[in-house]
Amino acid sequence: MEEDIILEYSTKSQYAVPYYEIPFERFFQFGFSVDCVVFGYHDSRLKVLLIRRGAKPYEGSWALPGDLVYPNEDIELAAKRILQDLTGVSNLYMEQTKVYGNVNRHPAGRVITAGYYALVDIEKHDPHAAGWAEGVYWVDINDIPRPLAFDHDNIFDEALAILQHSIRHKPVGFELLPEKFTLGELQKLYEALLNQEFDKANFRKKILAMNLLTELKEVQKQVKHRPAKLYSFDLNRYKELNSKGFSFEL
Amino acid sequence: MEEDIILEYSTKSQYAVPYYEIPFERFFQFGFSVDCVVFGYHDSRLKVLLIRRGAKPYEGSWALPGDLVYPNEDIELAAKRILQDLTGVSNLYMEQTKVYGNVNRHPAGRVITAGYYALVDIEKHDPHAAGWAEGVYWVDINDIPRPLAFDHDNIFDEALAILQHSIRHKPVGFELLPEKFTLGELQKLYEALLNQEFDKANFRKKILAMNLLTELKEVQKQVKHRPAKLYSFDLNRYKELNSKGFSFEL
DNA sequence: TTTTTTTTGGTACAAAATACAATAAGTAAA
DNA sequence: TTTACTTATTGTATTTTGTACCAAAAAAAA
Repeated sequence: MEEDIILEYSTKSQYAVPYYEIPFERFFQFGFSVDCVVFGYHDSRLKVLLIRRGAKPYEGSWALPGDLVYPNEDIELAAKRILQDLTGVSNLYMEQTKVYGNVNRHPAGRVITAGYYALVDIEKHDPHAAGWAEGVYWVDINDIPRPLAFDHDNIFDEALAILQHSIRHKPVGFELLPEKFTLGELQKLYEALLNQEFDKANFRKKILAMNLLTELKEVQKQVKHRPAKLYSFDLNRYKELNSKGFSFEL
Repeated sequence: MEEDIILEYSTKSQYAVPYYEIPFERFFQFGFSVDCVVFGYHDSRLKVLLIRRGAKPYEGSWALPGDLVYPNEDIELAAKRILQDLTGVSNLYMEQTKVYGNVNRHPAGRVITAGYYALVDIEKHDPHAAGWAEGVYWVDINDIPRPLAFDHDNIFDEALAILQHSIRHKPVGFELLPEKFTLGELQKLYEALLNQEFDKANFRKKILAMNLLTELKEVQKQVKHRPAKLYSFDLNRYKELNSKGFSFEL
């Protein structure tokens, strides 16, 4: 092992004490929660699940669904539990966004929260699944009733930005669509999420060139024009290509 | 506001209770810490700051520098405090990576930790600044003495992956270099971080085409060949371009 | 059969990425 | 002073990729 430069122990900081020398009760006073930004897509519109709070603090306010983590619960599992209660689906695509830990972000005490974003095919999950408070609603992301409770405006904004970044660099868009979809539907999804138009012919070429879609033997039904072919996303092919250095781009 | 689909309140989950109805002492038992992955670059090598723990748990083990967050301390500030104690520099480039919250990740209790990565110009900071435990060392990232304490192997690996991603999409590489640098030095930095070679002429063209570097009137000194021009990174120009839709790409 | 709409395949051009050759500017040794 | 050597810098030719746009094909409905 190489050890080029040694920083000597010479701190004057009041904090430079090993953990174990400080009495536990002084530090183990944090609450920890998880807040979920659940995105869904329907009818060319990106939506997010919001709840209406039925209890203090912020009674009556709109908020992101979230909950305190139990002392014996992994935070990843807490996020899954919340999503399951909310949507009835247990294996959603889900990813951490950021941690929010300002001292005064929660009026009831020191609560640090981890943001998660999740992607749902709105058609697929059970709409009668569950919820907190007075109800759970799909809200168009352009019509969010601000301000949301706590620092949820901030948590939402950053989650959306992260989603918009992810969608260009990882094949996560498919999580928002049904199993079988047309290239036109995929394009509309991208246009809705990125607020940007694409050339139809070129979008199709780019996507197909990646070789991640399986062309099905089926076509659209009940449309009053030439029906489009249906495709499905091949996750295994993606994993294989990805391990060989391929990277998904827009 | 649009409210397409309403999820009715019908949960059977034992957890679906508003925060304020649950006794505080049951939930406010978490400790929260910050662990820093401090990257430095020297002599074409990427290094990371590790400490050697002088106390239990994991006494004698190598670990990432980190500390518990104080109940009245913002986590962002806690990270800054640790970096300041460690390097003597107060305004390092710093960014959150992820949160780690497995139930058993810390033997002393339920401690959730936020990972941060920071970038340092090794030449610039004061090597006698501070430290915990038995000492602080710059370690080549290819020679990390595994396993590190706690889940620090994991935290480090993910921080490195995030750095490798950031360096391609954001102009953070300059944080690892001195104020004034040559294009050759910049290229070597990229090659070291990404484990990949670049064509010298094309790398230069790509970087210069972005228009983010200021060509200085100075050249390299004390080299035994034709000295290269020195450049500096123009942060303001980047901000300006960025606000106009420009995005940095490798 | 015709109209309408959307899919699908193709082409022509511009821009960017890449490979590689040539020249310039310095040091160091003969 | 010359020559060899090393690295910086410029230039050019080629390939690849991105973009704009056109038109045929397919299906449904009138």
